[in-house]
Amino acid sequence: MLDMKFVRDNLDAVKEMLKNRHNPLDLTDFAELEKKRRELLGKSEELKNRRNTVSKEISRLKKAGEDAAGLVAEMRGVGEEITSLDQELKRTEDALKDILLHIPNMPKADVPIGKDDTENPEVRKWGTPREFSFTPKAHWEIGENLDIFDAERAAKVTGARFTFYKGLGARLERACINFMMDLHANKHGYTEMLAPYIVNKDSMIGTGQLPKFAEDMFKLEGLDYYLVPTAEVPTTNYHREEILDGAKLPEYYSAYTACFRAEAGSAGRDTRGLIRQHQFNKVELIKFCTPETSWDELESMVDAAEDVLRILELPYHVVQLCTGDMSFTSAKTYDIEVWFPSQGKYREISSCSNCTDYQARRANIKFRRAPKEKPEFVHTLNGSGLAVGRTVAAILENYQEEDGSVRIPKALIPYMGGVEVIRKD
RNA sequence: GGAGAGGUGUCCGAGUGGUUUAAGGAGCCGGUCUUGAAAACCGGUGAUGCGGCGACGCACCGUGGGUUCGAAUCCCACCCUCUCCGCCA
Repeated sequence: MLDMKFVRDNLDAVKEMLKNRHNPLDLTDFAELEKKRRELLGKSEELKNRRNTVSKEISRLKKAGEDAAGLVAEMRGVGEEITSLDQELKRTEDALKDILLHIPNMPKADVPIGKDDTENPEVRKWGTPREFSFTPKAHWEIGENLDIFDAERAAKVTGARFTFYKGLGARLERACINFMMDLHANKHGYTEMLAPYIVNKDSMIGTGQLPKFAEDMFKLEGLDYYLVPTAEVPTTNYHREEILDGAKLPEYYSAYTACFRAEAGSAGRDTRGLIRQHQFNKVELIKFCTPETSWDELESMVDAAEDVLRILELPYHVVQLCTGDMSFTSAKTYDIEVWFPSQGKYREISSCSNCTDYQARRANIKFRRAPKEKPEFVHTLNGSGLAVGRTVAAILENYQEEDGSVRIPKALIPYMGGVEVIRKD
């Protein structure tokens, strides 16, 4: 959420930002509501001041055995007026809050303006896509041949966009999770977390999934509980409504969770394979830091995510998202895209964002530089380190052999119990 | 799921309608004393948000409503924690 005063004082810049993000939100009423809020608040507080003063006077009179009926009668009217002002004030504040919750974060000044993912500039490239002496197969085809995935039975058991992993396929997914968690904990300094897969509404508002993206979430019937779409939600909300010790920042957390997304509006896209599932595994990186360090922290977070691909020797490139493609809460985002030989292109496998103070303001997460100092909002960052299903898919495609077998990347062999190749038995 | 207890400032904890601008204690800061420290004593010390250029004002005792001239205190609903019982991985 943006600061209300910031929006008031920079209304044109905010409107310009909405245009650059291709967000149709209408801010016509904002200025008027904001002014109305202050007027109502001023009037209400003035009356409350009078009520407080007179109430003390009534107390004094009654103790002295004197008559206070006149004042009591007068205050009854004042009380009614306060009630009516406060109701109007609440309606106004609710309307303002609703607008604020629908305004996305301000992109950093250097974020390129563009309409969609076709306008994301490439930042750097690592590795060279392998030359195949045969036509590389898609990962779902490899997986079916090796009998390590079963989408058909998953469709029976649940529905579309779910998968069973089987045998060494399941083992490979788990190996990737463990490898990533170990790497981030041991090499990159992240504190490992195992978080709830279900969160409440306040958490979903805190990180920006609600109220705007309700249709993308799975909600538990009859409860204000939601399945997490990413570990960013429970892990960032871990510190909701807290004032952190500035001396302990930055704080790094890594969390593996299954992630659940309704994928409303993506019908027909990536219907086969592991790319787009209603349930998928992801290792997420989260940082809480001071405002002056967050841009550097973003760079080192991306590097930690890239490190996974470098060690797995999977070719990738990094793109910076333009204004039209950037997520709601982000001020600056890098996507890491890994090479998929069957598609002949790079596909997203990680998204790393600096949300600056946007989530911190929604979730009320602050820090104090030193005792007695005024609390300030932290900056929050999140990034995939990495999407696990897509990593498995990329391994299958990049490490496939002509005979249908798949070699296991060196770093994963210990996590596979020594298995070096998955082949049809 | 059933029964009970409870949620008050950094912490413990008192407070059942009106100087509560929340008692008392711990902690913390300063001082006296001391070679130094401890102890003792004296003094100081709640936090956060909102409005205002500011003096200042308003709000905040789990959350949201209500009663009242006035609510930490009374009423209603909800949330959370703990204990016991039941069930259970």
